[in-house]
Amino acid sequence: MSFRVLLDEIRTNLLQVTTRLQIPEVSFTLEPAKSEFGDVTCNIAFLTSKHLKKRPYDIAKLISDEYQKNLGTLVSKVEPHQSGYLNFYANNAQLNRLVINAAKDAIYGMVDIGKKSRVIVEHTSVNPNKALHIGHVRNVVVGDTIARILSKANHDVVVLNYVDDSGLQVADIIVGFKHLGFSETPPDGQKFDNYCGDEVYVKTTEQYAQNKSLEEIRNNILKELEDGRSDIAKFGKSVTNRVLAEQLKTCWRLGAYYDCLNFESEIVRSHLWPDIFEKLKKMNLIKYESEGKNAGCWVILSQDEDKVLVRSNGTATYIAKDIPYAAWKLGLVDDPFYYKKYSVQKNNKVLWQTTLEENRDPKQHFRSNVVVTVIDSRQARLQNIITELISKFDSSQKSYLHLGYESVTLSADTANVLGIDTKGKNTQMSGRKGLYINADSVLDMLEQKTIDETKKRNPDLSNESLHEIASKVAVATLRYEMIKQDLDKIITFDYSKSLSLDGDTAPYIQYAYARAVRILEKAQAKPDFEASYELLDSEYETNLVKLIGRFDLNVEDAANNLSPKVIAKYCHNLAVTFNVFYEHVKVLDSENADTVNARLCLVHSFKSCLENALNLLGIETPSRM
RNA sequence: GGGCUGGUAGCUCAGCUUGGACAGAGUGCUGGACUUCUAAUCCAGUGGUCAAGGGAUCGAAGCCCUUCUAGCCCGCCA
Repeated sequence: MSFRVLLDEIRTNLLQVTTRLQIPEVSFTLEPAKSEFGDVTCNIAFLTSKHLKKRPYDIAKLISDEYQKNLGTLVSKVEPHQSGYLNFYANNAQLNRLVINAAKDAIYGMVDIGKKSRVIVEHTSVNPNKALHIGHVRNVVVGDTIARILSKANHDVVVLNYVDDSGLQVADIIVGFKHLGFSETPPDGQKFDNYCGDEVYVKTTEQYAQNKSLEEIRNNILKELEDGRSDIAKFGKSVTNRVLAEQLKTCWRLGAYYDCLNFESEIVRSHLWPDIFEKLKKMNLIKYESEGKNAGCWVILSQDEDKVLVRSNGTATYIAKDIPYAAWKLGLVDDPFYYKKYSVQKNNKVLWQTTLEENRDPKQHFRSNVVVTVIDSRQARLQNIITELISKFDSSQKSYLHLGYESVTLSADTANVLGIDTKGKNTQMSGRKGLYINADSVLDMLEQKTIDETKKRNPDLSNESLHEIASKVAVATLRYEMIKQDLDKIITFDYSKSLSLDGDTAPYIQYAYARAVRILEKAQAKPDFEASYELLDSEYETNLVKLIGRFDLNVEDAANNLSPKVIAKYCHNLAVTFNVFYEHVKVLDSENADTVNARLCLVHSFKSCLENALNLLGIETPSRM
């Protein structure tokens, strides 16, 4: 129960009023108002103005006079505004009680959009030949946040991570290990994924320019990888598994968790592709080209340019691996996989992996009618082709959705630090060239910065507490930077600007939380929720209550639009409103015991609501910092 | 050449889906507030022909069209 109750009450009463006044039915909107215009605002007068041949203000006046006769329980005043809006003022005491009591509950903010229906969210899907850089982090964080938001909207969410362990990039590092003499053990202390990406991959790809014979070696390795039985394939599997294990450490450090790892090598080796291939032929969705530039190839018939699916030498292209996977996710083909436990994650969820070998672990069901795939928007064209093909392949309720996002680039200054002169322009990162910022290194820097700051304010804290706080703040800062803006905005990473802890950042929000915790700690008694809520009557208090009350409206918005930033903005807004309250209202020094208690209730509900909302962003809440 | 996405304050961005009340934050800059529930904070000031032009509308940052501009994508690579 929340602000929504107020909206519902007004809608019901307004409908009665308009019926009585014989105002035609129109689909008016009721929405939270800016504070100087009451609490809820309605545009009905604009919509009916033409039909009634009256000025909007006169209609608003008419309606408000009628509404005023019977205000209901949650409204204290209705007013027409000169502009034509109809403004409603809440009965604060009633609303305070309602919101503050609701917000302390853990399920607060839940909205039932999903009705428990399943949604697959696939994200991360980093090639297992390198460590995560900050571009990958955007994918992980967007995907993980979307998964959390959809769960809050009562979807049954399954999170998949696709491991492309049979691609060219893996072949590259095998060339490095087997033909260029790179040691299989990284130098002391270096993570294996860093070593593979920074050393083996970068230096091996450098060699191709000078040594053309290496490319042929690589192509042979690629073929052996796809076959799966060779020694090279086994070696590849062991290397990619080692890289994957290290990548997952970074993902878990970021607070992202998964349900299942899907390996491309297994999709390739299953019968999925030949099955789909035959079906596509029968349905005339693909075509064999006997002449032209694609002679000898099977191509996808698309509104766009035709896309080669099977090369003239009979091998499948990249997109031909994605189609069976998409079909598998949507349950359009029989499931050829067995499942085994990969590990139990920090959040106590089991992480499964696919396997083609029969085993004793129970069969899992990780498929769904709705699939959201998080991939950067550079791949939009290919993803559209897949979406189009799937919709022709199965015209039922299946929905394959590409959630795209813009890339993370480096500022000119930061590129300079890495030794590249970009002439003052931002630049795309490149794994191949070694031009990227490692994710763990950013977290390490943020942790160090946080430790320095926290020590200044809390000299008495133990080392252990300091590190725990630093970890929470560092992860939060990076995650927040990755989702606070829209998905279609390029993020420019800059060492000095992106590591800030002031202003519109996660630490600002976490700091508000810590302040609330301290008030509750220092209070003489726990809040008693049978409180005198009418005492919370300053704008600092009522503004905070009303914002807390809007949590579920924001969850709904974020879930419907797959927009994580909505929740980020909400959390920031909540923190701002609390900080203003904090500076102007002294909770523990209030005039009398009843006021202290009422305010403690508010602080408690704020804390609970913020924790709840931050949880959707994968941001944890330190009680001191 | 074709396709996708962006262009709002010096800088980074909200607002656009669902048109309506003086276009909002952060940051920067100028000044102010810690013997007080943590100043990672707060308060005040500064700063905008909403890229340009046209159109439909009583009304446009928002909708439609055109243009300019920036980025990305257009391989029998993945």
